[in-house]
Amino acid sequence: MTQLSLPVEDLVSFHNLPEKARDKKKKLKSEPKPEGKAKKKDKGKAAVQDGETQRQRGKENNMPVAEEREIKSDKRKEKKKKDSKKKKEKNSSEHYEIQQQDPQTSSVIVKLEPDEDGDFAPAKKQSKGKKRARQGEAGELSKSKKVKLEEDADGVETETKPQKKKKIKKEEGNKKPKKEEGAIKAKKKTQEEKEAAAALKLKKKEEEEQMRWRWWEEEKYEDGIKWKFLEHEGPVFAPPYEPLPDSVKFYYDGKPLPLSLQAEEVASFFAKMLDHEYTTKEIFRNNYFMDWRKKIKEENEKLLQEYGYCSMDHHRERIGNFKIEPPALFRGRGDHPKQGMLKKRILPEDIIINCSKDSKIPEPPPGHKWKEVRHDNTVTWLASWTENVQGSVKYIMLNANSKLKGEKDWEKYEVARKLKHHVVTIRKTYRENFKSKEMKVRQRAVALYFIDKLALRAGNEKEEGETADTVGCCSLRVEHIKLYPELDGDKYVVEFDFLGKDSIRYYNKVPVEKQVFKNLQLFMENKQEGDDLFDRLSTPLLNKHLQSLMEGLTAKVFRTYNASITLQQQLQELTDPEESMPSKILSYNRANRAVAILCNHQRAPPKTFDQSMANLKSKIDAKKEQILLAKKELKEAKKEAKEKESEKLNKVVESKKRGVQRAEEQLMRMEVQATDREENKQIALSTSKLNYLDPRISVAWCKKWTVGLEKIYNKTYRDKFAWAVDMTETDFIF
DNA sequence: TACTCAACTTAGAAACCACGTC
DNA sequence: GACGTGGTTTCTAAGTTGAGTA
Repeated sequence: MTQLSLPVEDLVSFHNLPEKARDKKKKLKSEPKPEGKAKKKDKGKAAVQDGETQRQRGKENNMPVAEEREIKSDKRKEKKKKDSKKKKEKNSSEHYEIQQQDPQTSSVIVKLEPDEDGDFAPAKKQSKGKKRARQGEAGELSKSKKVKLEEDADGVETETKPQKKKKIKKEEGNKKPKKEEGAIKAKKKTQEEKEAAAALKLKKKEEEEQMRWRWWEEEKYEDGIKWKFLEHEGPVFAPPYEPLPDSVKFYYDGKPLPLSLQAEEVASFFAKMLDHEYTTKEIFRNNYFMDWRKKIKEENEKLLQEYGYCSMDHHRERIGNFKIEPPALFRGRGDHPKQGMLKKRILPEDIIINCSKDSKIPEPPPGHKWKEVRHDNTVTWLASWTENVQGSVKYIMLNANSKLKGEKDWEKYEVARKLKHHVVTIRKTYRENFKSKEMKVRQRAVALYFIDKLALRAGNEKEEGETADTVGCCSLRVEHIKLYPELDGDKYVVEFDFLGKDSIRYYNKVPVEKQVFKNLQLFMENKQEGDDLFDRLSTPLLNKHLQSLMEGLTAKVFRTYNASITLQQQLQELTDPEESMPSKILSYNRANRAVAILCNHQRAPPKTFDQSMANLKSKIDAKKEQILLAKKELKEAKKEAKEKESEKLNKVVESKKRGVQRAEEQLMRMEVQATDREENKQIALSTSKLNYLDPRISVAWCKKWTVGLEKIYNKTYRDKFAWAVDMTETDFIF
């Protein structure tokens, strides 16, 4: 039930591909893949390929496997004919399976019919095979017609040998003598019946004649009047959808997929039309899928309503990730040594459920059981499992707007605010420690200096060969820094160049204090490129020290503190009370950007960046031209109004003035947008906004300058920071 | 002190979707 | 109505931290 959206979307995206791309995709699909290694999406594609190959084979042989099978199983066919009644009820005894197929030529929903044992085997040739079988049935109908046709159609219709045989047999049968007496009686009875029927027909005709509204003998109503009295019972509606029995399942990619009644009904519409030419047309198929996806959306909404919430202390709380990660290929970032490994399918037997003892324990899917049900109220997760690639535990937890997450978030910012009162002493202490006799202390001091000044991450040690080679402060190696006693006019410059979290490059040239520079030289003495810069330091050691300086202080608190304090300072510096609203928002974004740069939050430039920038610039040019023209027209209008002293012309002048003003405002907005976009090209603002900036700073700023909160926080952010929105006034200081 | 592991936060990419413009 | 664009949401990888253990 959780795999609904992905494959279907893939289907749609496949449909939307240009022809060449589709062909390419198909070609790729045709390459054999080891079973189970294909990602879920790929599996869907594999299914398509399967269908296609089989269809091709059918074309080549002029006889699909299914057809072959049907010819071989004449007995079954005959039985089927006899069971025409059962056939009518076939709607309730079929399975449907969606397969990706050539959108040009074949159907999408494929019928699965029971085999002799009543089991539902995937129909290998499915649409095509089935289609032919049906054509066969229809063919028999037309055969009988053909016989009749031949009798009065001048031999245009021809008969096959077996048909002729049948006909002859029938005629021979008619020639056989009957009992005369019986024949006369029957004849007499038929004659009487015929007369009675004729009389009835005549009576009915007379009645109809009498009832006929001889409107042509009446006067015409005046124009526009269609009638003077109208009464009826209203229309008849289509009967409500009768759901398929529970035993009948909808299959996607070979797996049963539960559908809502609505979605099931819509799927059945397509299934009913499989034999029709419509289903071979791309427009028809695309439109169908677009509308069907709407039903999928409803289905997702239903899933969300059912599984997306939990009850925590009798409050309905949204769950962040209620869907188990589907099997796929592991996408480790950067040069991850395990990228491409198979992430296995997670079953209920892998899942530990956590809930309270007195709650209703969730039911595992039929035929399965949970790995464990636990009642641990000291943790926040609702379910967990161990993934197979890295052996780490994964959790289902609450959404960011929940009490549990909000409370922790608030605490985090309070700890960071507390650091404000200690930071002067801490800085003084680590500066003193630059000269400590203990190497360990000196290293700790320099590392802390970097963490504080550059907002570097702590940098845990990592197991070699298990993850990508990335580092943080404590795990920096000699090869990651270069020392310049003087560079571009600055003294004591350190050049950092390393891969940080997510393999994002950190590159920075920073002038540092003389003592730091000297210490770095010392730390690097007699070391190789690959040696640890801080060989006497680890993150637990550093954090232990920080705990002694302030309760709750860890390395990452410095990042939060420096990010938030930077935002506050930048907002103070950049906000001009006189400037327009777009300019104020630009100032906010610039302050946010300063933090993102500090934290090295980068993003890949959007693929369409250059094009969209060029579009915006051409719009700006067009607007400038428009303003020039409007100004010229205004000047002329002014001149004319002055010469003729006309009130009407004065109004024209006013309207033109407003036009110029409006265009200038539009231009300003566009230019601000262009600047903002250019400056944001490779910077991700969202990470710091979501994780490092005390929301109370932003809320207070918005209130102070009457900027709508929605201008800087979208719904997700407003939801997450509801606590801050509610409690913050304009005078808040971080 | 070193190590491991559970629990949680932080992170960027991709998918999705709404909206404005033509 | 089609299309492009950019904001929003989802997904899940990759960090940090602290507790337990030897």
